Amino acid sequence: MKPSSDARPGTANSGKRTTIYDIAHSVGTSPSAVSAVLNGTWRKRRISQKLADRISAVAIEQGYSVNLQASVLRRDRSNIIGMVIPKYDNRYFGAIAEQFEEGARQRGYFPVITCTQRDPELEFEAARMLLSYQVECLVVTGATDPDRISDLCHSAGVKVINLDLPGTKAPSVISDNFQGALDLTRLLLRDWGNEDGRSESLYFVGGRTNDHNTSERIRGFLQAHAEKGLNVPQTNILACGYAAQKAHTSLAALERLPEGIFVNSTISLEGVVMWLSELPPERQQRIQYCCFDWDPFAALMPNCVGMAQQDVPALLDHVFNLIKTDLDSTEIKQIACNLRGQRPSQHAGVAS
Amino acid sequence: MKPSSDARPGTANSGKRTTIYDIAHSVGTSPSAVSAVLNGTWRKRRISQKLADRISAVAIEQGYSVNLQASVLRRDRSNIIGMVIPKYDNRYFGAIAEQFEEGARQRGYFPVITCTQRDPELEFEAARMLLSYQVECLVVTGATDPDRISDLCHSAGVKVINLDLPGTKAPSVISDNFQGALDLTRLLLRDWGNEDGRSESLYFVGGRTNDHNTSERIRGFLQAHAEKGLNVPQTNILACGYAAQKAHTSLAALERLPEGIFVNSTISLEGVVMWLSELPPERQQRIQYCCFDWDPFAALMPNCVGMAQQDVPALLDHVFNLIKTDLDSTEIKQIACNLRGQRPSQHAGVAS
DNA sequence: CTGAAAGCGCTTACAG
DNA sequence: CTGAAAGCGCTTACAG
Repeated sequence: MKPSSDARPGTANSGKRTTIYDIAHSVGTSPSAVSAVLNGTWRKRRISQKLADRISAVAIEQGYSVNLQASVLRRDRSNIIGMVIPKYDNRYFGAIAEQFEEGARQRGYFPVITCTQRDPELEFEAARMLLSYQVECLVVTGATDPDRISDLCHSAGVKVINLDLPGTKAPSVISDNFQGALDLTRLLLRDWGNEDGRSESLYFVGGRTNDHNTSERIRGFLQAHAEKGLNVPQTNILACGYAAQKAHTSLAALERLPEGIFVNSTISLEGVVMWLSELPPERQQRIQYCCFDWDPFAALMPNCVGMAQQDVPALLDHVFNLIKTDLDSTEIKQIACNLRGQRPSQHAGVAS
Repeated sequence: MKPSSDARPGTANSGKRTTIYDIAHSVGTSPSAVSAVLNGTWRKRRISQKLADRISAVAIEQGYSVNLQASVLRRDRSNIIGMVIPKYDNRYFGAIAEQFEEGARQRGYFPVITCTQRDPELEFEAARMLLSYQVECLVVTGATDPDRISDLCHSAGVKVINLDLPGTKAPSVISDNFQGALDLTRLLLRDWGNEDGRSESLYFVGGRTNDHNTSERIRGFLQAHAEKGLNVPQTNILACGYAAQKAHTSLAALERLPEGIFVNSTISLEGVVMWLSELPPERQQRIQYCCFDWDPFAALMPNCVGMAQQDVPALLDHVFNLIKTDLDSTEIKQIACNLRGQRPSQHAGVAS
């Protein structure tokens, strides 16, 4: 027998949280009945409406909330789905986190997101932690070593999906980086080529060449040049990492000013814009850029020719479909980006 | 007795996760010993080094990870701390979420954040959900009705702290909105007044007058005008809500163009910048603005006179101190903002 | 229409 | 040096 709680009805019971035993005791019924009423299965247990009402009333009165640790432990399913994400504080990952939570809740899951600061060790530890929380499925976003996490999940029998960066041991949903970069570079080359007959190529700034997304974007960048018969010298590819400062430093080290820049992310773009703002105004305005990523303010900067916005709703739609599906593939699904010009004709895309 | 697991060592055991019983069985010892070894209390239980090593090896081999639902259920403390936050996808809340997670992990907590889209019902439900997860403490960020959530937490015996927006039933940590707005308005009035002898006042755009932060900022805005002997007509306060579109519409409806605008958040600023970009260039450049919030790109826009950056590290420092402290006050702690001019002299503040 | 009982996986006194 | 046992709060067959 459980010790009877010393809670006074309608009052916080000193320290201890109300349990179904407390409620059963107050109402004068069994914990089983309370449990059935509280999670809606009481009809099929043919509990009387009257008893159900009494129980519900007391539960509210005592501020009862179920202990999910206990509930999840007992049930076979946890309903928890996890996400590992590198950052929150830019528009792209912020939108992913936000829409992942929303979509998860809509589908009856409890989402738990962990931010891992692009640290491979932290990514792995976070995944392990989420497994300890009995997630039913783990979405791994932008991970440095997704396959290691996939192995971990498989050995725990937990479904895993790669988002943004592909892996080889789980299905992946990523943006079409090649096509997006191709379109974006075409845009920049067109504007840039029209001014006069220069045959110099553009610069590519940011990211790392061994990162899948960066290398795909470089491929698109080169392809757009090839289409115009332009050859890009190796020295025009400044894959200097992701830090804003690195982009700034790399550009500042150039002997001649570039005329056009393909920026690999808004993080790098911060460095580029910083560098631009330090140039004399007459030089500033000659330098156009585009950016593979979306930021509403960056899009309205005077030198911005266009941005490639990753289609977060479509990416997540696919992720949720994969979660539902039981089939275990290692397919890579590519989602097209939205190309956005400097001045959107209407207010489309301004978040409200 | 537990049924012996049919896991083959080194292999995923079909579906079922490895438990301490499985490990005990493999090693030929008791679950208690396994538990003690796995959570580091084995020394004081005087378990032999040899047994401890065997257990650790098998745990790794079988890919064991503790079931935290079970562990938390049994222990008195959950180590989980929760946060309710309105948005991820802007710099301010993104930084709060990210640094909250980092700080929590550093201090040995497991952080769980829920994003509630500024929906009061969702805020309350999210808080209830986090209580069900046995959070030890709940940080409520920018909530519409923080006191309702405070009541809920108190009745569950869970500590609660308000961040960004103050409440009356729990300690609050907020930015010094009055002083920040005063400084920011002074900056705008100074630049703006120098051009010629206009005595017209500035416009205030965004937010809601019944929201504490907005009303404090309006107070600072008015005070800065009063210092200059300027009177602000009611019609210059466009507290039109938080949506970007609203700011856009309100400005578009004005009969005369404003000369200077105090923008209440980066969300509203998106609408303002949108509206600006649609004006003819010669009119655009006459309109200066400042913004209470920080965004690296917005700060570099040509018309931006200054931004007030909320001091996220300092805000969170205070929050974590309050979590440690047991004393239960309803004190409101105000944290100064950093005022940032249009062109930072160095690269300070560019996130890396 | 309803309750007693088992058990989810763990931790922690307690008893050797 | 180590194990048996109780119990965290719940859910769910099972037996009336």
